[in-house]
Amino acid sequence: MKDILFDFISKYVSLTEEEKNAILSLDIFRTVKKGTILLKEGQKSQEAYFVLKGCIRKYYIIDGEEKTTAFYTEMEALTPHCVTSKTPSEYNISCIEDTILTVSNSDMEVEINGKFPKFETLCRMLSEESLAKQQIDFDMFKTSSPEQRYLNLLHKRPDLIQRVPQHQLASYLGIKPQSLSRLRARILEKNS
Amino acid sequence: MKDILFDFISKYVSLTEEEKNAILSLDIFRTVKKGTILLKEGQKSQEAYFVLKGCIRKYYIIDGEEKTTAFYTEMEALTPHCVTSKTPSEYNISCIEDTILTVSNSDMEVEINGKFPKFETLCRMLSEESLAKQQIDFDMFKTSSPEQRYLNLLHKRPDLIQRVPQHQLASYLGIKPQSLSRLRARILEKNS
DNA sequence: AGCACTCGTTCACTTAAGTTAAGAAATACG
DNA sequence: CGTATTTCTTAACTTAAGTGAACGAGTGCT
Repeated sequence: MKDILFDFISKYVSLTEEEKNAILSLDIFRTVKKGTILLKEGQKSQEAYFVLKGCIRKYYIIDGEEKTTAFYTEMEALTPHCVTSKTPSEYNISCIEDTILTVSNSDMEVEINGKFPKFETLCRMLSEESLAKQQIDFDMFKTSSPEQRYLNLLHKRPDLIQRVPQHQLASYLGIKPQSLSRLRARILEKNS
Repeated sequence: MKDILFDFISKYVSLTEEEKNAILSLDIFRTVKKGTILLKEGQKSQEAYFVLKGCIRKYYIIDGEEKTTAFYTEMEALTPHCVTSKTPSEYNISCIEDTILTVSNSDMEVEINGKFPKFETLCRMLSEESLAKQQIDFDMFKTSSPEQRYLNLLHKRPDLIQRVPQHQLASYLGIKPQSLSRLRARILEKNS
């Protein structure tokens, strides 16, 4: 478990044994069951997550309907907006599978960033990297149709299509479940 | 000009005179005319931008058509994807208005981050902040219709609707210029 | 085993966006 | 100043997504 984390970190900065121990002493690993809700709308939270194994999902409830806007799988990090803004959360986070993740809170980060400047570099790099990734994703989304988005997802994250229920995928693609069904039928039609 | 920059930075970290001079010595301010192209598709670049006054726009050319995916106005920063990925740029950046901006390159950042850890903190904070903002924007985009997106933009960034040509706004909203025209007519209809 | 519930699909119908084309208005430029 | 070009709007038609409803398959629970 810790090896997965340290292997990942080693891609960005190299940690000494002392630094590794500092992280381990924080006791950040947690195992959660499928269906667990990590964060509820309206709640305040200081927790940031990093998925080691499994999948968590971010969703809003708008007019009584669940709108899923993101999935986080292996090696993906999520700092909910409410952590930085210190306001109640606008959305929910739940586990779609049994999941192993790290949970850190802002105090811990401030403390460890103070002690080891290397962590600040790590945070900056991770945050810059996800920002860049996020921007490309957003651009792709804006410039393509639902059908192209689906095909693109099929290409880029085929695992998601297997592990996630259709109606959650649909809102992730910005459409209704019925439209996703239809769209898939349309694609099959074409390729025959 | 430099005051605008330092006022902005002071919201995040407080700089000593020495640090301010270190920044000024880099000679990063630049004034560019409307229409200037800062970055072209296919080009490699190490330059990051921060808009002090004016407006720049990011756009792709897909099937011969311009697709505008972002606008950056006063106090907004843009590090093009190609800078971090070190690959040729997928998109173009041009100035919609006469613009004053700072231009920094990665070497300068590495150098100054090394000398003054405070800059690393600043970069981390700015990057975390835009990531958070970006995520909320993306969520809003996914969960709303073109009409809602337009109304939302009218509410959140009314200035953009004034300063930006309609056809650029249209692709920013993920639709065609004709649809934006129609959609606006529809809204006027309703409110009468 | 039986029941309720969720999930995915299909259908008929409505609504809105894409497409193609044309023309008016604004702007750029020699 | 007049012409070319770009920008915006409108219209008719096509295509695809939204809506509401129904159905069967699968799931969980008792």
